[in-house]
Amino acid sequence: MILIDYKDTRPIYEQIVERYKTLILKGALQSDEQLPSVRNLAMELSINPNTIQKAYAELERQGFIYTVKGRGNFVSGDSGLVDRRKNEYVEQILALVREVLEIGMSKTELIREIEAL
Amino acid sequence: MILIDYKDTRPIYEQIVERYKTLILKGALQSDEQLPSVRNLAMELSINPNTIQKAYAELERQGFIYTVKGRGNFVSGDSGLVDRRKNEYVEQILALVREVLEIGMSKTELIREIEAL
DNA sequence: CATGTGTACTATCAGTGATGGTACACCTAG
DNA sequence: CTAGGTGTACCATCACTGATAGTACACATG
Repeated sequence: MILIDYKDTRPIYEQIVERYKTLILKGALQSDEQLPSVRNLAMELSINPNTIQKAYAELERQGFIYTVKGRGNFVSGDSGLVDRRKNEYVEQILALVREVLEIGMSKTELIREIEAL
Repeated sequence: MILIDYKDTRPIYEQIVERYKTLILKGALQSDEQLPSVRNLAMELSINPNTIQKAYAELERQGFIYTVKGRGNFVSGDSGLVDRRKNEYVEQILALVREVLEIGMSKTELIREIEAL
């Protein structure tokens, strides 16, 4: 479910955050489904529990999961997540598109590339 | 010409690299035009010469400038730069597009957003 | 030669990601 | 109630990286 890429320059906790965000947004994890415990996931990935803790805290801060002390971490049921995330993506994409247009790429060529996906 | 954003999380040398890449690709700097000397730019930006040195070394490594020892750094005349850079942008954009499509955004809506730019 | 250029070092500092370890509070199953 | 699993909060330490400070040297130009 979760894999760490040590060649990735991003910190481990950030990779975990991104991975869970993706899993949740794609619907691979159901609402209120329980995540591995801090200690279990740390064992499984052979990393420190504090690193998992940091990742989970960030996921909670962003509304992707919620925490019940003494019980565990669970997938949030917030339905607005997907829409908010879509907007983030669109903003990122548009920013890149603006830059590539500025160095002379044509909008139609770019759209053709996207159509071809 | 060059501005440092201390709120930016990226390191200073990286901001300088990106800034010059953009200036060169947009044609704001002519081929063989001389860049500020390591010491001058460091003074102007109130940062350490070593940081500028690091940025210039990276720009040279990527082929955006060339160095003549004892004379200075100059804008490269490599005409393939723009095309290579375009491809980099397209790859980045397509990667993001794939992700946003996976969470349920429609391709036509996305294209509409790009058209609207 | 003097000056301005790039280059190469070394040492040091600060911030951050990650680890290791301890301790405590909470919940649930038995 | 107790034991064991859960999250949480610390603290100390280490490694890496970005940045600074300073020195020294080689090269090019006037």
